[in-house]
Amino acid sequence: MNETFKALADPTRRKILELLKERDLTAGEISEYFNMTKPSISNHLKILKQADLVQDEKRGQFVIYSLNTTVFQDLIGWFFSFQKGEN
Amino acid sequence: MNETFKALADPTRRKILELLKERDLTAGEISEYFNMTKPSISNHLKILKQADLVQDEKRGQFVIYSLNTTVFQDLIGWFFSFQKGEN
DNA sequence: TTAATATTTAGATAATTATCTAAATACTTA
DNA sequence: TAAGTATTTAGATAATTATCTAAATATTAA
Repeated sequence: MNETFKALADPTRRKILELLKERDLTAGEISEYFNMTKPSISNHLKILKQADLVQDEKRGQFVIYSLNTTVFQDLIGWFFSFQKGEN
Repeated sequence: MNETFKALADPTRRKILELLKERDLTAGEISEYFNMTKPSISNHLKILKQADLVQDEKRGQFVIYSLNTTVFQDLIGWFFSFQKGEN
């Protein structure tokens, strides 16, 4: 869970997640949305992947990134417990 | 929102939130749960407060901290949009 | 008013993180 | 196989962050 929260702490990474909400994208397509080098974006993608927030699939010379929605479940649960006072 | 996610990125701060889920606590009581100096905890509390995740109220020489649940609503909404594909 | 207690502020430092450039890897196509 | 394209890895650096100690502030009680 710590890795997940750390991954979410960066605005670039949250923006990437929001882009992937719309549709799957290649690493190169993602980098076009930012004023940042491809290696930097690649590093952000790596962090998101290690946090299980995204998945990747190699197709030819491209790597296609997509959301891994299962972890969002857990996060919703975590936040929900503060709302309702569960454990 | 950035301040909020940054605040949540630290495990000590998340532990503080979980303690406050049980009951309101003074700064001193909170610090007893950690192997860390009071100034360090005080700094974490300040960050949580700036992120609107907690509130504080001075009572005599004590400062009582409590959860500010309204921001958790927003967070749940943010995460929910990934689950359901809303905007 | 002095002493004790609770908390925060200030300033320093070590660790972590975001970013860059240069180079490496992997795949495709000519 | 050579050249071109997509992506990642490596290594360096500047900025941010978590933590500490020492000191300041605020409140209570003697």
